[in-house]
Amino acid sequence: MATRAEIIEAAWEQVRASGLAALSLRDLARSVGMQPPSLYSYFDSKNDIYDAMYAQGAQQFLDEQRAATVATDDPLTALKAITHFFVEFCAADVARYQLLFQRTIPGFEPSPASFKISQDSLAELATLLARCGVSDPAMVDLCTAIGTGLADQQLSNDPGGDRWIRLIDDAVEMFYAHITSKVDKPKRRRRAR
Amino acid sequence: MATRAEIIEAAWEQVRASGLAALSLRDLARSVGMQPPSLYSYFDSKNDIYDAMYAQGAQQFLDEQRAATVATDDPLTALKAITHFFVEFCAADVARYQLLFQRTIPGFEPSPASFKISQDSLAELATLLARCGVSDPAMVDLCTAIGTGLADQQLSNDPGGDRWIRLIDDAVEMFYAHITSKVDKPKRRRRAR
DNA sequence: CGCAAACTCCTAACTATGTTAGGAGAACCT
DNA sequence: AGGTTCTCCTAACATAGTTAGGAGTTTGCG
Repeated sequence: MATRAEIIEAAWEQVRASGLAALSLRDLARSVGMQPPSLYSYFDSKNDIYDAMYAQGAQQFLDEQRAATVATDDPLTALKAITHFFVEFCAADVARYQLLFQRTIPGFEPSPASFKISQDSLAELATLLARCGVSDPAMVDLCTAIGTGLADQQLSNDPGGDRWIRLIDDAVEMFYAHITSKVDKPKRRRRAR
Repeated sequence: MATRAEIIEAAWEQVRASGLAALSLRDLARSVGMQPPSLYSYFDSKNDIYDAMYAQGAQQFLDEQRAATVATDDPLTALKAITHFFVEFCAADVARYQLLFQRTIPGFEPSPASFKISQDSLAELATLLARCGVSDPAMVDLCTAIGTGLADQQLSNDPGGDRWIRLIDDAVEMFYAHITSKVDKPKRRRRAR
């Protein structure tokens, strides 16, 4: 009766309710009407379940990132759209955020296949940013830092609220003003001694 | 032979080596020359050990934050000092960062006494920021988001390196330009419909 | 069809975990 | 000196992930 997809869906529910690290194979098995060892017909180990969840989350990220891309010539509008997508994607599911973006499960790291999905997302993000005039790698890093910072604070200190989400537009305007001013007056930093 | 302090120190070593969530009472006991149940003479539970570590980490944060405060009239210099302290404090110890700033251990949350230390730190931080001209709560939130974003990216994607640490000055200048420009031309946002 | 391989699910059991029970011996305090 | 408390032990328990091994069903192919 239970398929891989059903098990993963049940795992998401459990993880959203009790926390990512609190996933229990016994509870998971019962919730799909199985005995615990029967899960091993579908997955090699608990970490293999995490890996399947990781792959699914990364794919959602990739799909939704593409869907969130707006067709506009205004870099600021595009940047805001990207940042909104990112922060709200993270805020929508703490457990998914922890799984994808934090390394919190002791023995777990994504398989190469799953990790590749994440890397593809990152590559597309870099392309999007470049199209907005953000091509300096340092500015890409700064931009991702702003995004993760907003997401992290939102999840840590106001889960379910919008205390940091409502700062997104302001933050992006700040960042955009910064990179455009840099183009005008470059080489402000002094040479190393 | 072993005291509370020795046990906590050994716990930090184990946690730094194997990850925060991988702390094992058996390994911990052996590393201080005890049998596992003997730890219960010093701590009520594993989470009680985490709590003691949390308190110690929060105290370190408070102390080092005070030490990092520079006596200067220049808000930008002061802001840079604060941000440098914060990001480098986080980057210095992943496990400590996870314990203090992320909620990753399933059943753990800090005791009121331990949490108070964190709140005191935050209150002092707010005072410091206010002295730099950052008094709007939204701008305080934006500032902390930038700090945690830099720290989070540094730890997640370049642990031990300086890929985001070296962006700190630039990020603070960006933020400072943002808040000063807001003072000059306020009320840029249009009224809600 | 017939038969073997593969799949799905089970019970029983192994190892490791945090934790409790209960007791022996040392240290401390009137 | 005598009782209390502290420190540490062994034995044991519940729960976790996992493995072994075997039923019953499904599937693939001659």
